[in-house]
Amino acid sequence: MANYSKQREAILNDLRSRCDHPTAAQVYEGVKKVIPNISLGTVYRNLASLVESGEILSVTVGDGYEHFDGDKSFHLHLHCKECGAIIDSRVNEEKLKGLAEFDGFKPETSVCVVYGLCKNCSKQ
Amino acid sequence: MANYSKQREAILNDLRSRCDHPTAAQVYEGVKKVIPNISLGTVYRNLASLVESGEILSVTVGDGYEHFDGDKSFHLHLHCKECGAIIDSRVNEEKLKGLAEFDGFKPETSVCVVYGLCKNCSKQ
DNA sequence: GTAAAAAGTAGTAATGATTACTACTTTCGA
DNA sequence: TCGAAAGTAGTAATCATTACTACTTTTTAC
Repeated sequence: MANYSKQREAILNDLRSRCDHPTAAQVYEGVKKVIPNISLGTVYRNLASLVESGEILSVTVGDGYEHFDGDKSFHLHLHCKECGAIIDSRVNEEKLKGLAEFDGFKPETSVCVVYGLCKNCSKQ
Repeated sequence: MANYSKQREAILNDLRSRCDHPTAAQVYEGVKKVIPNISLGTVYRNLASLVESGEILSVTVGDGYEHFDGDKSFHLHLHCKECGAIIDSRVNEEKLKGLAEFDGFKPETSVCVVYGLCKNCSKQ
């Protein structure tokens, strides 16, 4: 396997075992439980290369951090303006087809973020 | 009008007169032609408050910059991995309805980014 | 109209997420 | 088994963005 290292494997495992959308720093905290002296730079480098190779997705919601998602299936990210939560929302992929005009553009992956208020924050 | 200043107006004008998705620094360059001694901090502050008030949209594609969009109508952003271009793609809004499960979440705006290769870059 | 309060600005300094760098270690094909 | 290639830890540097301060403009109340 190319690009193998136990650090890279631990990073991918940590990300896949989560159901949230952690930042690099949060992955770092998680992986430290397995590899205590792992370097933050190693986490950043591996996350970037995992995004590059298409094994994980990068999600930016405009909160100043890059978030990562081990779930590559098509779904929306609901971002609560109030509490900052990022919630997954299933999408009917069949309905999605033919939705947009691509005109020569070759789509590979997509990340959609819907901004609003989550159930808790909107009930105030 | 609340929050009025000629700087804020010039920033909004600059953004609305563009058909691209500029960063704060690019808006700053544009507005300097009208107000030469405007401060970059002023541009950042006004862009943030225009996003906050819903007059413009913030688009993050993961290139390390925050981009701004004066067009609030629903559309996708096609982000070319190769040249970094951000291309608008019209969406059939009727088809979009009923696409996703929101479960109590109150959507306000949404920003969708599709990653891939633009026409020029995929023809290589 | 005018004066004080409120809000905004220019310019600069500070912040902090991310990236770059270097000496060292691990991986892997021959 | 060995050496090149690739990866890592730890630290320093980068740079988009934010915070701060003294000053200016806008707004409000009379």
